[in-house]
Amino acid sequence: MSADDKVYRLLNYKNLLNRLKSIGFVKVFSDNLADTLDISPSLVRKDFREFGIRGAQKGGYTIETILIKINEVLGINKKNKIIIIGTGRIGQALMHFPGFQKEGIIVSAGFDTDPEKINENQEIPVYHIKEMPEFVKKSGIKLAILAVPENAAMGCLDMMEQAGIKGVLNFTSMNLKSVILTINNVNIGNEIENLIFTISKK
Amino acid sequence: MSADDKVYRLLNYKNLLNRLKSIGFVKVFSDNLADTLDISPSLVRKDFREFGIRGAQKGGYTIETILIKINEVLGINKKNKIIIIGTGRIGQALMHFPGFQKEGIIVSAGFDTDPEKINENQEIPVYHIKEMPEFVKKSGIKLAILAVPENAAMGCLDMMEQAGIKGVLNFTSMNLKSVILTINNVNIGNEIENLIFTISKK
DNA sequence: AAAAATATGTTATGTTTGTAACATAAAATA
DNA sequence: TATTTTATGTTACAAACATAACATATTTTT
Repeated sequence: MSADDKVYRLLNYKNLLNRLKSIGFVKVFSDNLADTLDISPSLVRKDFREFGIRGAQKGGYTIETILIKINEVLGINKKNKIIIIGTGRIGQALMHFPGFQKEGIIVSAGFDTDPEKINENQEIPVYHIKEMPEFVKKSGIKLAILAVPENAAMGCLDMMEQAGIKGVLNFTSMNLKSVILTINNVNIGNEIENLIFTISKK
Repeated sequence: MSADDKVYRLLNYKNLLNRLKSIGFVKVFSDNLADTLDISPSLVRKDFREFGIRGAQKGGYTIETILIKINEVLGINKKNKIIIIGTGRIGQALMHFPGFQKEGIIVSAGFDTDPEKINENQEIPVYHIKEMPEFVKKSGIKLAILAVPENAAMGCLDMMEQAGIKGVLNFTSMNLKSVILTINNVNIGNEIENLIFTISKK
């Protein structure tokens, strides 16, 4: 959790700058960003310098310039298609997550084993999981969100590796690991427990 | 993201050890944990030593001993009640999140502004948001999950601060910050984008 | 019973990372 | 036009952190 701390910081810059832009701001100072994001101004400047973003010695940085550069660095200009494996409550919620559209992320399909959940005739179709590998190859899918019950997680991971998926966002409480594909674990239970620990310490 | 990296590591130990215990394991070596969690064996030993967990010079560590100590350190032996603010798709999913029960986390109520969502006669009642402060005080709630639309986030934060909430798990795409209460931001969009960046780099 | 093997306990090291501080340049002001 | 102010650009520093390596102790083997 250290090499991509910087990536998260960039994403925070991006989100904040988009917000500032949308309310009409054009320029921004390192102090503004630092205050809001709880980091030091020097770190902001250092980050920007690393990506060749230069500001005016007194006038701060131009928001649009930073945004273009950050998107360039992150390489998130093109659309990205994802699938969602497991269409329970969490899976369903993520299928309609409002934040995705905004970032050019398109949920192409859901997959499940439960016949009740399967329905090919809706905005985002839900297929049986056994059709996943073919769908992935046909549609060139590289990303999946895993939202199945804990005991199904490992099996799904195997399937995804076989199917040629490159990256998985794992909402399962299993801490998954793979040498073939990249996994990003989001453990909601851990997040709550971490919070409990933090407030109990105070 | 460095002071509580250790807390997350402890939680990972805990989850893994509970799993090992449930399949009948009694002892564990630092190597086992290190391999699965992608860290070095020395770090595992160092962590354990810090909490006074001692193993046998050849026989490894006793799982039960570690678990007792970790729970002691984390202070998560008692039940914790939480509320969920915003009962849209994400909020609903979290109300029934299976991982909570297991960890002694009880969802006491949901809150919303939409009259359609409000229903006091169900397993987990959903009240109007304006009743939140009183409910919090009456029930001694310290924790909240925030799952409202982005534009409502700030207003809710104010309310929670006033009501005496101590910790918030924020699923909004707004990066929230407060000097009064502790906030843990979970930005799903950022998690996906970070994943996209990682796989595009390879 | 002695020796070898193995896993813990501990220390030292190197790297990473964020911040503080300073130098620089541009703009505003007098 | 000279001076002052202000925010960037850059360097040096300090702290945190994980790993490697080594020392120690216990068990197993011969």
